[in-house]
Amino acid sequence: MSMFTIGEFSRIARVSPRQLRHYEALGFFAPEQIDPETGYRFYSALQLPRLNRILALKELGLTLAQIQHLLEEEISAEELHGMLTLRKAQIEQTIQGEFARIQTIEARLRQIERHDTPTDDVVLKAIPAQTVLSLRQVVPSLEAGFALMAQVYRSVPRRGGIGHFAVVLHSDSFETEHMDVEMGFLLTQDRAAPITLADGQTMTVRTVPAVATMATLVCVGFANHDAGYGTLGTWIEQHHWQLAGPSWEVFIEPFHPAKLDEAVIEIQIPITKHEHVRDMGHAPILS
Amino acid sequence: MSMFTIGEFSRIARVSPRQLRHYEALGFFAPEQIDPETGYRFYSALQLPRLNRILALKELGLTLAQIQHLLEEEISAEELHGMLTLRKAQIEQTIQGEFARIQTIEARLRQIERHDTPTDDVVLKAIPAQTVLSLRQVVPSLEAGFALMAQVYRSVPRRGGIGHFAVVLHSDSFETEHMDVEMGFLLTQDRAAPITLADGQTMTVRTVPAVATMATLVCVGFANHDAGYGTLGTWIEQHHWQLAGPSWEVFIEPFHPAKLDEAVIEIQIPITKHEHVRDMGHAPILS
DNA sequence: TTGCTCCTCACGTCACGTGAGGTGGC
DNA sequence: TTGCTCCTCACGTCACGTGAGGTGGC
Repeated sequence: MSMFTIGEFSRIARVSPRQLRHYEALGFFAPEQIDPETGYRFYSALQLPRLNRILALKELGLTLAQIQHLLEEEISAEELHGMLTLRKAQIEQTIQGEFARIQTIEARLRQIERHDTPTDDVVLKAIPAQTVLSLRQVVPSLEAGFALMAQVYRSVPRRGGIGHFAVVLHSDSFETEHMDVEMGFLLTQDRAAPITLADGQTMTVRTVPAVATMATLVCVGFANHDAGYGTLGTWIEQHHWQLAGPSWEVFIEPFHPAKLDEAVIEIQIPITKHEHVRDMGHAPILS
Repeated sequence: MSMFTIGEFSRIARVSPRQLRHYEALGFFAPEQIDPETGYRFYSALQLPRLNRILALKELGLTLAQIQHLLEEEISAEELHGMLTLRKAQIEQTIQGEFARIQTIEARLRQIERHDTPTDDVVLKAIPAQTVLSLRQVVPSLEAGFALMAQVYRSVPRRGGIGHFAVVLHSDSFETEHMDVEMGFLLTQDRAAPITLADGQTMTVRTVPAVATMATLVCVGFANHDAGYGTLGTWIEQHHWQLAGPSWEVFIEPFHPAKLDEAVIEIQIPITKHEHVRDMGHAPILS
């Protein structure tokens, strides 16, 4: 039985010498002999099947720790089945993510090609469930809406637990008459009581469910607010998402009715992917 | 203009405080103010658009170094287009790889479910171009093949540059009569001259082109050689690859005609994916 | 003597997560 | 006084790649 130096063996197995030393350091693939004088490692051809087994498992995307476990513990078929099923699910996740990324990139490429203004600052976020102290009403006009905002804003004492001022547009955002709006404050603590306004209307506390995906955009100045909706709408269309609920306007910079041009507003629009597998619309990936 | 501490700002932007400090350390996103006494960082709402731009670029899969470059150098549209096109190609590559991995995993899962013997040690390798000193002949029977192997083996002096003994099966591997075989030695240096055997036949030097994908398997003992082909054939079929050329047998453990049961042989079969996009055969990934 | 291969550290990768140990205002 | 938030190091992640500095046989 002839022996190979680490260089020869690495050329036969097509792995790097460093890799062989690494697996040895981790303790699951050592040379058959080590010269006590020089420290030279010697491997035999009979070690190839084990090394290949390791490489095959690595190809499945298992970590070296998992492989080590698997080699040492003589794992049961079910356990292996479980590990692989898990890995498969993980990979499917990543593939989904990569597809989404490709779509975003393609949308950006098309933008550049058409010399459109970039939509650099649209960001997807997951919003957890939150509680709000709010009032919901149908307002006849934009002016009436502003008046209500000012009234609500004045009526709530700035105490602990009161967070950002926010408006929810329950009717289509391009409606400007008879808008169904909700307005109030995000709560940072759960302990808040209803508040009755001067005209007798009552702001109540409710929990808003989490939203998995929101397309968000920050606008500086209330005047840029419409442009913000435009940008978000274009972005959503170009990336093949669909609207999935009422949009939010969160006033990051404390809302003040007299200083609307200093407002900093984050617009949040819930979106979702279509239900069916779509034509990805790009050159064949698997050719 | 109100300011936010790192905690408040991180909650608004939905990033971690550590992340904000990290971007500051890298030099492309600093707080608007730092308290010289306490070192406390203060951010303003007007910094959100820049941060969101960074997050959006990160979503495209750009590295922070690229993003920094992009933010500082006021990059041209073409350059950005180039970067994104490159990224897109990279992502398509990864997706292909992930699909292949899923197929491998699914094949293994089916094996486990059917309690088949595992094919743990089949490994895919890319083989670069190599030169061989070899003789090609149609042999009438297996016995004649062995005799030829022994003759060739004896006729070549073990000098520098002479590597492993190898056999190439040019006819279908399940033929046992009138096999078209090539045999000889892999060369580790290019300087080798033709050799004429005792019976007048000549071994010539030729260059074997590189093979992108070989399915390989190491067999111990010539007797296990047929089982090896079986395993490889099953593997290739289960993973939906196709044969793409003559298979090789490389004798890792120096070939000796009298000690065939001590032989260690790597079988290599060139394979390729089908030309068309296939039905991936698993549950819808994009749902 | 020059090359080649081998050896053992040990740092670098990438974008942060996660303590450790300490401070300042309600 | 206890909590909470902030601060600054500094190690860990994952699987090696890549020198640095030194040795031994043709």
